[in-house]
Amino acid sequence: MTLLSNSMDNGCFSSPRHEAFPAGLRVLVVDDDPTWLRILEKMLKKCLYEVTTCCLATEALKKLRERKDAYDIVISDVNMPDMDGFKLLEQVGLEMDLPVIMMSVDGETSRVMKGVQHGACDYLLKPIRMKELRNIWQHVFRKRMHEARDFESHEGFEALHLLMNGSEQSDDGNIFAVEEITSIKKRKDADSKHDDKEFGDHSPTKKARVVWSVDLHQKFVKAVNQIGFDKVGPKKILDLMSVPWLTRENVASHLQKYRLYLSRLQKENDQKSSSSGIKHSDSPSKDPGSFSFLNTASNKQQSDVVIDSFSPSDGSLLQMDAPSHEGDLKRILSEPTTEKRRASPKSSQMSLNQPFSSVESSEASHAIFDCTIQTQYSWGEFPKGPLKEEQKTTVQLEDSFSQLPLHGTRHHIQVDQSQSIASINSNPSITEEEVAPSLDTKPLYAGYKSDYVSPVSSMGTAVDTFPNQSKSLILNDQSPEPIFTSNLGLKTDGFDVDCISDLDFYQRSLLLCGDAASAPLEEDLNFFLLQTEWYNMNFGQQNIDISECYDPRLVAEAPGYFYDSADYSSVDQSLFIA
DNA sequence: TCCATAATAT
DNA sequence: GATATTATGG
Repeated sequence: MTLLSNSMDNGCFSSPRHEAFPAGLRVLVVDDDPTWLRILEKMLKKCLYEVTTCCLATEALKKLRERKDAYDIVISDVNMPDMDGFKLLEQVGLEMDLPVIMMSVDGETSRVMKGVQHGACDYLLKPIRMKELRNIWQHVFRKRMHEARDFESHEGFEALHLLMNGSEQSDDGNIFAVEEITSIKKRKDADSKHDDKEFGDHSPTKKARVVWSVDLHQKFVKAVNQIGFDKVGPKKILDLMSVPWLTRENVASHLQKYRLYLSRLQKENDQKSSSSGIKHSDSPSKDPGSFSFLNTASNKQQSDVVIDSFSPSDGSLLQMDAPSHEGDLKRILSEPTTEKRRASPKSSQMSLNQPFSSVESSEASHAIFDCTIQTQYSWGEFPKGPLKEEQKTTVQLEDSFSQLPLHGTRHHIQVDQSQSIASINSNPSITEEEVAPSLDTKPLYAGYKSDYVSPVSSMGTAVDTFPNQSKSLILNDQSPEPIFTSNLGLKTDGFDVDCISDLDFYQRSLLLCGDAASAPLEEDLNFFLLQTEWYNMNFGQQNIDISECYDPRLVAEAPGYFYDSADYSSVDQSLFIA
């Protein structure tokens, strides 16, 4: 839509024609199945969007290249003969930076994740609901909005704000985009009640809360490290992170939490260290100055390793690693979540601890334990229980990453895995032994991730550090799009393949029955029925349960986290030191 | 209800 | 930017 593209591009929304807003959205639909193309086209047109269809990915790419500004958003099927949907996704992201929505009949989480990981702003399962299509403009909107923000176009925001408030998204509503806007603008204006009324109900969305996924946090930490803990500030971090949709406030909030966490850690550490005498000479946690994030020579090696294994993409960052200070590490280890309450075995996880005989210190176990229990990830915990020795610390860690097969390391892996699994299933019965087998999965992720991570090492680590934060882990990714706690982005609902198939069949049948093209009514009816059914079928499950996501297989296929987390841990350590 | 986290206010 | 407060979601 012109309005959208023009005004937004300019970062200024002079015309308050909210009514027109979503209409005219230029959508490029790619699907090798002509039937689906037709269905989608019709549906999209119903939304008043401007639709262009392609049955080949290559063709789509060609069109996009010809006129980069001709489309606002791309919806692509995952399975296509000429080119993998994910490839297309990547290309588009690379070349034209348009929001891309992936779709397929396959609702397997791993796939969805892959899509998201490759930058898809959404992943729709076929059959697709009107509602879902109707709301796709959100992605465009959000993107533009962020761009506008980048320009620091306040007017743009204002306009956006107005736009949103003015246009009562009659339909389904709202979206996080809106929310996001309001939030940016200060919710105070918008007014919470407002939110509820206007967007509230039908919108699958709740609040647009940013979920600090491991990936995101990793970026955050990297930024912090680059800047220097002492000189760090929300703005700087934000800049370095280069995550378009993130706001300074988001970062500030996170930073606050982070600092709190660190201070807490420190406090506890001090206590412990004093008693246990663990502290290392270097531990002087306090001196920010000395604490450069760059690795010291000694650390370098290690860090390199780490880097290699984990973040090939940006090894540039200093991998913060450093905290070779055993003392620190130790603390980190123990600290992670150590809050009294947490310490108490809330869940069955306890059993997990036991098995970890390897864990040297009780603290360590705690940490582990905590991690598991907590939904959140810990900032820098180091689940490597066994590594208690100072010397071992850094080196070992690194080693473990790079050389999975090491004994000491191995242990960790197992432990960690169990952790993750445990958290995933929250199955108390899981014991180390049981878990152990899961090691077999390594190969899986290793393969999967090959491009990202160098082999083996990552796996171990990954698992290791991949403590908690269940959902976030799963849902987040490197996708440029924000992930909110609300389920907006990812349509996690309904993964029931059978249902999907049926519906799919149904939808197709309907369509095929008459001349779909000339039977809008049918479609409507169709959608209607579908929607109803869909809801019944899927909505019983509500939002996907984490547990579903947490299938070990999933874990295996979720590379990012792994190494991310690994990196992470190291990063945090350094921070901690500071 | 409590807790952790993120948003928002100051 | 730091910190306090509030809100949200689990």
